[in-house]
Amino acid sequence: MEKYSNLPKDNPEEAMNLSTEQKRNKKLAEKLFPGELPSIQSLFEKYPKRELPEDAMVTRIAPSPTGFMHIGGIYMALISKHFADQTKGVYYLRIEDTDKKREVEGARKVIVESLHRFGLDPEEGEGTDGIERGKYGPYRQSERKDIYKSFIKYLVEIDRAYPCFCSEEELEKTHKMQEELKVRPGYYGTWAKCRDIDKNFAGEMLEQNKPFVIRLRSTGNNANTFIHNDLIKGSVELPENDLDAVIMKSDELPTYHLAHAVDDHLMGTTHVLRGDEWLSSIPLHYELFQALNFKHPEYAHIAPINKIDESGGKRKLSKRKDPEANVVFYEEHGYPEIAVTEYLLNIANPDFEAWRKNNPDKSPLGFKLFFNKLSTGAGPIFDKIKLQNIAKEVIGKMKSEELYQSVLSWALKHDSEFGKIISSDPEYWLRVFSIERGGNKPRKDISMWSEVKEVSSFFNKEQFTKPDWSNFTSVLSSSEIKDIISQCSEIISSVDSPEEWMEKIRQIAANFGFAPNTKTFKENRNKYRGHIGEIAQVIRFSITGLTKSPDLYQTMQALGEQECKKRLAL
RNA sequence: GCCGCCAUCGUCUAGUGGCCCAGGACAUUGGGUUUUCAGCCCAAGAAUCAGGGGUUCGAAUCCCCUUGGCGGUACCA
Repeated sequence: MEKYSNLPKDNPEEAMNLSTEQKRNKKLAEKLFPGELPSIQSLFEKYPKRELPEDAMVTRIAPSPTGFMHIGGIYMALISKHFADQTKGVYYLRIEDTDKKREVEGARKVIVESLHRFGLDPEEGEGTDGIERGKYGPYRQSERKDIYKSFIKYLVEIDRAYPCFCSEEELEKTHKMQEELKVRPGYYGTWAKCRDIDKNFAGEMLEQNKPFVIRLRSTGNNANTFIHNDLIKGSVELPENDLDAVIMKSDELPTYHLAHAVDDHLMGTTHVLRGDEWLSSIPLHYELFQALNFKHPEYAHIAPINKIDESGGKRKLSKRKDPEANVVFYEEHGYPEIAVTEYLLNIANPDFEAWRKNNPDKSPLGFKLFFNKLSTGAGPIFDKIKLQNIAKEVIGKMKSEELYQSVLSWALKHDSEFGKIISSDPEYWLRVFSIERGGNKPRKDISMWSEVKEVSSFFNKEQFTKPDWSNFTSVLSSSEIKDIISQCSEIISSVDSPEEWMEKIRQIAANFGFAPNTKTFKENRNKYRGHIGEIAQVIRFSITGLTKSPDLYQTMQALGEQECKKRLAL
């Protein structure tokens, strides 16, 4: 595939055949990169073509270690993993740490652990143990410096790249001038000052240790357009690149563009899934791949997740302003990862919901994603309500043991007091969590672990205090309420069956002129003061201090006769 | 400024020239349900398909213009 016939050979005889221009380029390249570098041929040998089925996709997630894992990164990783898995390909992790200014200590750990939490562990690249797997490494760009240099050197040798000595100030000046002249800004054509500087002069500059960057020598024409076929956006007409983009910074690290071309080629990426802010870099990337003699991968430009901002406008979920942009948010609130995953899948391919309905017990990993169903639009607005609905569904389906374990491990980390309480008597709390659970119509009132304490703390016998009856509204007078409670206390027993228990409550209701069920009440509204619900509510409030609780009978059973009577006597 | 992407109920969207005076889900409202809330079941409201021009017998769907939103235009990714 790659032909490097124009690659300067070590053979001195052939070197003799080099034109003076070629010799000058080679000399400059040597000056630019004096040390030993791996040869391009050796790199191709080191990173051979992957042996995979023909339509297998090799995808990757390539975050920058900035100390923050964006939910959009998880979204991208999720989609990338799905496509690789469903085609028996490879999904890997590459750390893009070429910007030393933005790099944050410990950030790799954040990335790796976030991915792990969402079940998105890469097949290749750094794992949670800090060890790299895979044959195409290193998977950290800062450790691939020499690889990039080899290719950059090659580009200089064939005169597709050149050193640029322009200072920041000079660049700014040109930019201003271009603005004034109302011409397209950028380093191109005649604006590219260093493009045609004398190679010998460049050599002298290097000898004087002048700082420099390496730029691509673009051969494109901005007036020409070409069609890029995007897996998501479809066919897009774009102008050819004519910018002499920086491919190596003055710190000798490559820019994203060069690293993308080199890494994704060498690592055998077949499909690049990335944010759609990259779409306008396509012309540059195409040119880079072409200059390097690489076949470019397929591209899928994915719209970001948005949010409505204060002024009512739409903006990308912001790292600084929006807590929900950070994956830590979901962990702290205790949204189950699986719920977040399902929500994300749902915005990726909206027919996920129908699939979930038809496959209620399958792992979301079994859902097949399609590029043409990914939104071509401007990107969805993050919908917390929808996430919560999905979470309620997910938690509703959990078995009590799973729920208990999940709540416990969350609480131990984020609410140690509550964690201590539920871990002190696992048997009891497991019973509490099994109320209205497991049947085909489970209770669905929890959307995150942080809500559990509020709805279940009354089960904590030690801390239960007399409910505040001023918060309780009823047609019943306070003396009647007292009577109901004492009657209840007299007749209930822990050996009651649900039917017996119900019958007793009905008896109390009858004593106070309440109908035994809603239907009877509705048929004879003037005969009754209300229906049994009113009585049940009094007992519920007395027992739980809440107007909302799981099934009262089961609750009382879990609490036990003694505890119930104690509370009724308060 | 220039270049590109996008525009359907509050939200996510279905829709690729007739099946659409626009369908589903979430949310909302109302009703039902041998105990409340929740859940579940049923029902309702909710989009002049951004606006304007074409093309066509026929357009949410194709074309053009306008407007609006988003992105890019870095030695950041």
